[in-house]
Amino acid sequence: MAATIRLVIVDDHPLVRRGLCELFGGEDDFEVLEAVGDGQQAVSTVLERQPDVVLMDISMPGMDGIEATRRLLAVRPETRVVVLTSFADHERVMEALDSGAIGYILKEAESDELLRGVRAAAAGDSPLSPRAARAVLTARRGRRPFDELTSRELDVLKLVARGLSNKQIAWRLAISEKTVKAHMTSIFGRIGVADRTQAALWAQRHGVV
Amino acid sequence: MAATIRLVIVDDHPLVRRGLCELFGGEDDFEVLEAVGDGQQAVSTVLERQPDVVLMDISMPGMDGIEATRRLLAVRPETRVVVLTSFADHERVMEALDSGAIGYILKEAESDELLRGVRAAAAGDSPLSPRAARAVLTARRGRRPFDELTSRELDVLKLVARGLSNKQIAWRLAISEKTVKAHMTSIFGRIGVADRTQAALWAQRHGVV
DNA sequence: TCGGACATTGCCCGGCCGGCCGATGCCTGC
DNA sequence: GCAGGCATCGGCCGGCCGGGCAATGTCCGA
Repeated sequence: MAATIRLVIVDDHPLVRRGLCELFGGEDDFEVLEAVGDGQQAVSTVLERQPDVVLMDISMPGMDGIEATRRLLAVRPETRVVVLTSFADHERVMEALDSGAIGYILKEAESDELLRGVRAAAAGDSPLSPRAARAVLTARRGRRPFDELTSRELDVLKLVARGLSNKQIAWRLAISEKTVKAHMTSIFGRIGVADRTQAALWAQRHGVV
Repeated sequence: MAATIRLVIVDDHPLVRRGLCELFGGEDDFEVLEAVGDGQQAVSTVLERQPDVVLMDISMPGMDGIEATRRLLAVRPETRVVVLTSFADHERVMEALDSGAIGYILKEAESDELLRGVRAAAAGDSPLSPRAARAVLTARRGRRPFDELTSRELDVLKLVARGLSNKQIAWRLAISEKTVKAHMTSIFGRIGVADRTQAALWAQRHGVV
């Protein structure tokens, strides 16, 4: 690792950007090229500055981090994207990694964990925060352990989380209302709630948009 | 303003703490005494270090910023607490100010707005982010325009947002189920939703814990 | 090939939800 | 004092929700 690690930071909060700039700017082996505030700028900045690693926030107004990661890797696949987000986005770990992010670090992480994670990413490893890693493992391992949702159930849950009734969901997915109810019953069991309202709240808390 | 402004920072995210430390540490007229991560530490640190201003995050695990502000002002009323939070906590502006916070700044704010705000607070003025200020004004002005919730409706909504049924809410508030339903109907009209699930989601999105 | 998970649907039914009409008592501002 | 908002309740009712029991076809891994 002769050269420094060239870094681009993407986060919509000026405060977080500053924190990250200071953190990495204070290390010898890092060079912060730029810190931008949205997905659009992220893509163009990466093309322009050619960083080794991009630290990418998930939840941003406009283009979110997942979409930005997708587009960015479409035009510059060798970029190592490390997703940076809060625990509330837990359910989007998979989505982010499926978009091509190499790793995942929680915002709640301590400074040294962040540094370790980005260094690992630069070296081609996958940094995964403990809690995130656990989510990935339980989702990937074996078949579904018997919790976690099927993709169809996720479809239904997303609509519940937008306040739709069974009838509306049925119409939207072009299936019968009875099928929706069947999925609902299954969802309740899997995520451990009693009714649609609790399910909707669960979904929103876990970042199922 | 001969002396520097002595500042204590309270936020559960190490990253945000660092950002704030760097921001204020780089200014001549500020002195960052300490940056802590939860409400408990906030109270004891303030007693020990006697700051002029406390920058207080609202949403934290354990004791939240509102409760911490209350306790802190109970033991040291001359402290100027500036609440620092994200737009999602919109509905808690009033609650925070009622707890005795002198002002309110959004995390999305730019650096100079933050500096201005804390300087204003130190001088005894009330910094209010534009969006927050608007919320305060619309809540204070006139009677209730005809939206906004009554305090009893808020009680009900909070329980809905925790996934309780009408029956459970009735029991919890020691009123009849019919009354709960009456409040529900009123709530739906005021916040513009169709059913309890949408109301619960609305509540969660607007920071009604 | 066979078991098992998944997606789909039907019928039935008790219970919860939300709306409509009406009623009472309490405050508060005009 | 009187209008108007608020909180509290009742009855009634149609419709939505969620559970139980049962069935079909598909797909995939052991």
